[in-house]
Formats: sequence, structure tokens, C-alpha cells
Amino acid sequence: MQKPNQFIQLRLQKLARLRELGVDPYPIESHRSHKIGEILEDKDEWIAQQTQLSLCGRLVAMRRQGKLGFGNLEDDSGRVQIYVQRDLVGEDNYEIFKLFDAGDFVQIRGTMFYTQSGEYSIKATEVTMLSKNIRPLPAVKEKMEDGRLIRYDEFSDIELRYRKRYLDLLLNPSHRQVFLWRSRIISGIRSFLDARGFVEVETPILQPLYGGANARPFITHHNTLDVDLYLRIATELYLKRLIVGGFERVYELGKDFRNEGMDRTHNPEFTMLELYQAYTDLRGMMEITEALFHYIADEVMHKSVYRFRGYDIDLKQPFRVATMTELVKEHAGIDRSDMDYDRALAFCTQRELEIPEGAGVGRLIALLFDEYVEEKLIQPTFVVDYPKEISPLAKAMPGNPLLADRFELFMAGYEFGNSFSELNDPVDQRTRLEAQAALKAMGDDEAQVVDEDFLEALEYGMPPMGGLGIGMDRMVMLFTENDSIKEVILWPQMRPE
RNA sequence: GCAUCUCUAGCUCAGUCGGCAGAGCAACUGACUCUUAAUCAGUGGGUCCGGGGUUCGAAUCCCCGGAGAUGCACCA
Repeated sequence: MQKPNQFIQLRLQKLARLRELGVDPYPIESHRSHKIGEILEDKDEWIAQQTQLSLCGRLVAMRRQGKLGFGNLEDDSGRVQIYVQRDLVGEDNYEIFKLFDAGDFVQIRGTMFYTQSGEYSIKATEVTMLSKNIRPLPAVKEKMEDGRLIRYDEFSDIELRYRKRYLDLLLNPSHRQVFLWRSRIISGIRSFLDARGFVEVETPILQPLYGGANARPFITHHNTLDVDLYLRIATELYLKRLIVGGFERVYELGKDFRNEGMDRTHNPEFTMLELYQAYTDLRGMMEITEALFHYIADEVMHKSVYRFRGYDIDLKQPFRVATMTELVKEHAGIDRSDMDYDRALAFCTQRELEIPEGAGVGRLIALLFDEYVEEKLIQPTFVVDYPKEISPLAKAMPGNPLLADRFELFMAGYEFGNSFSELNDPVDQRTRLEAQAALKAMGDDEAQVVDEDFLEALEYGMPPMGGLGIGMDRMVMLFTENDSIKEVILWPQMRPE
């Protein structure tokens, strides 16, 4: 009876045979003259010129038949057939070729030609092993028929795809494409912001205090300092310190970490864009948000309507702007938007919503919004007039002390962005953070903490400004039309096996 | 956290009423100097997610546990 690793045993034997033939199966040197994508352009020219080529890549299929053999060679630019004939490469080299397997990295020297059946191929004059595969790849075969790709067998087990992402990328080109788009979207964002005079910065991930959002943090420990540190839940408070320091437009694209549940829109570590711009406010942030989505749609994706969560999200139309209370009125079956505490409480109680301890009218309205409105906001909608009570870092609206100058952007029922005119009154900010600390003391483990160093920075003076945060993973989900965050994060969090 | 579903060969899956563990592809051996899901002939390959129970007999039924998916709850 063969052992479970029978495949590996057999390939190790081939490895030994290669060494017996004097071949290093893992040589240092490789020589690539052209990428496969290049030689797929102007095919007749490559044949007419009989250019001497040296192609490198992974063998993804092998069809040996006696004294000749075919294979498919793939690099990151394309795939081409190789043709290896004993009489052309010589007997010794052909012995080496016979030890090639699908999965090996190899180098093929030769010239291009068309086979008798018309397939554009490289006719080998020499084959070289570059890196021997000892664990066979899952078999995925495919063929083109009438321009359509037909796949036989698959590598589709979701758990395996996430845990062995390299196999998913290798065997499922459409999944590889998602991450190419992700990369282009992120660099598109950089181009967009750089062109507007923003400076990209990096702030600490390991922080002595966490802040800038309502969430539970991860805690870690630094040995030399012998202190516990938090993994950041937001970049906000450090970016604001930079505005105090004289930068006028900054942004950071990076990971935040929140010690909370996981589902198809939440991963414990996720990528966030935050930006801050001095001498503008919420209106400026609204403009930049809409412009950013339009820019990515037009310049990166070249498409304006996205099929997402069963909806057609149209990014071409101007984004709707609506106040939270009017939306609550519209969707929660409430007949008036001028709610005071008693009325809001009555609505919540009537609907059997759980009232958090210490909740004022603002949190109650937000509760109704979460419960009845969020999922109904399909086309891009800026929700404005947020309760100040749930916006401890935002400026109050002039003339209405209960509201903050804040918006959140919703599409397809999901939050996509969060923005406000940033609070720069150090005295007010202290009061608000102390209120958060009081909530924390009452058991709200997501309430914020008082960051004295941040407050001190504000006391030195911070200009009026707008700030914005956009979740990158969700943005990539929208633009690549994926309903699960795990499809757009290379290694989503999984339980250890 | 709760509920439902899934877990069988390297991959994708079938497995009836509880009665010998199966297929395709992959792998191996042989044949083959224009194949391309190569073909033809042959061969090997299993902790049926793990543990326990019921039974003459369990992939199958029951219990406990694990992982994943989905929904709900929590959460931005």
C-alpha cells in the first residue's frame, strides 16, 4: 500500500533521476529573452524573423507522445504551447524533457512556428529545468470552443481556496483578476489624491491608546518596553496631529484592526482610506468622495453600473443627499421627523428594539436608522444630519446642538464612507471624549477613550477641516462585483486548522 | 453566540432501504514523431473530518467535538 504522500514520493524519484543525469533541478540561473505576452503579439512576425527566443514559465499541461511532446507554458503575461521533438533537442536533452511534469518551472529555447493543426507554438531547441515541482497541482483542464472557455474539473472548494490562496490564484484566472483590479483601484486612489495635493503618510499601527472609531481593539505586548499596546482601530487621531503639525492634506491607506465578529462584510483586519483636508468641510468631503468613486469607475474600471448584491448600482448619477431623520420617517413608518427623546423612545419601544444604556435621542434615532433604513439605501446616498451623540469627533451643526456635521455614504445597503467637519475645539472635544469615557464606564466596551496627547495637540490649534474614511475592501467588492469580503482579501482570517 | 446545510481518492463529485468504497480528471507502467480535455492498453491510490454509541453489520442512524458556507444576533 502506498503512503498518502505517494505523489511526492514519485516526484522525489524524478528529482533524483534528474540529478543522476547531472541536472540541477533548482539552478540559480535562468534566462528569459521575452515574456509570453510579447510573442503572442504579431505572431507572423516572430515566425518570419525566426527570432531566437528563450521563454520561462510554469508548465501547466503536458502531452507527451513517444519521441515528441507538447506542453503549455504560462507566465504572468500569457500562455503558449511548447513543441519538443527528440530529433531537435537531442537525445540527452529529451531524456530531461521526459522528466518534466505539469507544475514545473522550465525554460524553453527555440523559435516560433505553427503546428500542423495550426497552433502557434515554440519549437524547442533546448529545454531546461528551472524548478521541479514535487507536489502535483490539482487538475484543471480547459479548452476553447467557439471562443468560450470550457473548464473541466475545478479547484472550487471555498475553504481550500482561501487557505491555499496561491492555488486559487494559479488555477482560477478570474480570481487572480480580482486582485489585479484591487491593485489598480488602490493605485487609482493614490493618483487621484496625489493629483489633488494630498501627501501619503504612515502612522503607528502599534498604539499606546486606541481611538478614532467605536470598536474593540486587539491588544499586544512589547517586550523591551514591557507595555501592552493596541493595534489601531483607525488612523484618525494621528492624521489630525499631522494637520496640527502643518500638513494641510494628508491621507493614509492601511490596515485597521477591530476585535469583532466576522461575516461577509467584516474581516478583523481590513484596509481603510482616511484623508484630512484643511480649510474645507463636509461639503468638500462630499465632493471628493463622489469624485473619487467616479474617477475609479471611469479611469480604472471603465464602467459605471455595477452588479452588486443583486442590485445594479449606478455610479454615473449624482449621489442622493438625505437627512437621517427624513430617511427614518420615509422607511420606518414614522409620520414625523421632529423627534424628541420621548417620541423616539416610544417608537423604539413600540418596535421592541433593545435600548442601550445611557442612550439619548440621537442614539435612538440612529437605532431606528440601522434597523429600518440602512438596508433600503441601494443607490449611492449621502446620509447627513447625524446625531452629535454618536459623532464624538465631529463638529456640531450650527443652530442645532443635537446634530453633527457628518455624513455616511451608503450603497446596496452597506456603509461605504464616513465623513465629517472635524471638531477642532479642544474644550468641546474633551467634553465629548469624557462623555464617551462615561459610556465606557457604564459598560459600552466600544466607546472611545480620552487621549490626552491628542487633546493637547488640539490645544495647540488645528485648522477647520474635513475628514473622510472609506473602507477599501468594500469598495473593491463593489467594483469587482463580489458579495463576500473574503473574495477581495488575499488571506481572509480563518480559524487555524 | 444561535440555527440550517456541507465535509467520501490529489481535484470535482456519486454512493439507493444500514449489506464488498465508486466515477471522471490527475498519478504510475507500456505504446505512440503534430498533440491540445491527446488517444489506446494496463496498474495503483481511501483516517468516508475526529471521537463515541446503536447494530450481526455504519460513509449511511444517534450523541459529542472540529472546520467551512449561509442566515440571524453582535458589530460599522
